[in-house]
Amino acid sequence: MSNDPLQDPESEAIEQLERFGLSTYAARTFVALASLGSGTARDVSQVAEVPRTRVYGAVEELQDRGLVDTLQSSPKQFWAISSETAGRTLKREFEHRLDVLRTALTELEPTDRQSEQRGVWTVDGQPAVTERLLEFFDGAEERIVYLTAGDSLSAELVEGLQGAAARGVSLRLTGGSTAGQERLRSQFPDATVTEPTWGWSETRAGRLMIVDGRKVLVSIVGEGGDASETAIWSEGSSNSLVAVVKAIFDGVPESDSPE
Amino acid sequence: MSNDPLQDPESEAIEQLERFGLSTYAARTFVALASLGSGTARDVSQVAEVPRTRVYGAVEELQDRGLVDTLQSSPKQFWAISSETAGRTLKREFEHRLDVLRTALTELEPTDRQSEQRGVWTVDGQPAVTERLLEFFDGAEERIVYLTAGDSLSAELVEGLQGAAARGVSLRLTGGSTAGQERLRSQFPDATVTEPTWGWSETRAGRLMIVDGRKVLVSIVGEGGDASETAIWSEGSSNSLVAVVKAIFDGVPESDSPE
DNA sequence: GAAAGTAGTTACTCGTTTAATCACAAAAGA
DNA sequence: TCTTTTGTGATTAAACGAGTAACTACTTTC
Repeated sequence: MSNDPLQDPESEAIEQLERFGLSTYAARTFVALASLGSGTARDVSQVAEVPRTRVYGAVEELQDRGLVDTLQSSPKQFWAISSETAGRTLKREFEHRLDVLRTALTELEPTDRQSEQRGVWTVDGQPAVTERLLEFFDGAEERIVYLTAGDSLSAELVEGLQGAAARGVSLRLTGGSTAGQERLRSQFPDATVTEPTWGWSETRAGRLMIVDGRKVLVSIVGEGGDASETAIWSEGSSNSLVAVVKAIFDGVPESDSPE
Repeated sequence: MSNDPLQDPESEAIEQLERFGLSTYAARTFVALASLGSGTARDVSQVAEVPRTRVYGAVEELQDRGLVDTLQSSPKQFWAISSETAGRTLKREFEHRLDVLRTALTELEPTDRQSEQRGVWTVDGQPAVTERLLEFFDGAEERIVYLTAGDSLSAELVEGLQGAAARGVSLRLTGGSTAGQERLRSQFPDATVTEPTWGWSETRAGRLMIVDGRKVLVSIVGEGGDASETAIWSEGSSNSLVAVVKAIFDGVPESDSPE
């Protein structure tokens, strides 16, 4: 419930603008101007629930960000740039900042990011899990095993797997339903596609990945309809999680499943 | 001085991360982990100047954003994702949010954004001015006049002008120096390139634009070396600014300049 | 097995920021 | 000229976040 699915455009826009670093007054003012086209401080204060005397400050903030132009007259008139232009402006600003950040981070990143991590790590959130999977796919050299109970592979995952296949990595995939398996077979002609082994398909849709017999990731999705997903992953052949998962899912020959 | 040119990567990264919405503790923690690779709460608190007891909260924040993984053990171990992955993660998040915002704004944008604005508007900041110019270039139908004292046209402006030229819009450009004019002539073979008329080249580098004899924009850059730029623009043939600027700069035949 | 230290959680204080109100000077309209 | 509206600045109140401290549980060591 923290993430309202569909609220009215106004509140939605205001919330997003605030997360982009605008004050609430500035956000509300911009939204008001966007729907008004243009208006005076008075107009804004009426439709936006911003104290009139604070509209000026809010507009200044917006002007600094390049989101509003001002007509010098009395009363002053304010004009919001179009939504497409606003999008472009914000994007440009963001990309610049991201660039700076990336540079700085790369600079201070340690030279030896030794990849042999010990222990079992936790990742939260569906995007983060996917991100980690992609990273592992990219690092794969020989073999990827990837099982999902769900049918769908997101576009990014397909891309990652195809990239690995192109490098000569062998794939073993499992789709949930028969239809899902068919799709997989057509998308990855060289891959071994098997039907789900015991148990796995009955659990709530989660994922299981083994790369080169050294890296393992297992995820489960949270109860209820929310999109929460938690994964654990590990690295190194001597690791117990790796050993167990590998024994169960990777060691079995393609022909038959364990009893 | 508010915008430090080159500070050490650490502070730079921290500052940027904060602007992306992270708390200072979370930002510092991430930077510490990024340079450490991985570490315990204690490790972080020592190199990052974050109270040890607050590291856990900071990590949770980072974990929610998908920037850090946790090893469940005692002591807990934290691991920062690589800078490339972090960049991708943030970018994805941003683009999603931008999309939501754009949708919301478009939805509440008034149907009739009547373009005949009265009066003279002000825009602040070099990026905002450029943005406005591009918007006008995009809307041009017949003729663009664009004068700069400075030599350089940014890539986006070149693109915008070429797009207009491709639509059959006639261009009249003025470069500052002879070399600049040569460059313009090669970039825009169909355009009329003249040398700066009286006075304009002596002023501080500013810009002047006239589109279809109806829209006018004039900018001046601030004193000193800072990048501040302020522009005024106006629309509509009956407008006085438009009338004056048009008379001076647009009405003159290409052959000779007014005495 | 007891003591000392470390790890992790929670509650609370303090200060800064930001929202909101108010008081006032300047300008516009009647 | 008087009244209303506009713009600016100061002032107050609330909210948020940084920093500290207290406390429990778990590890380690003797």
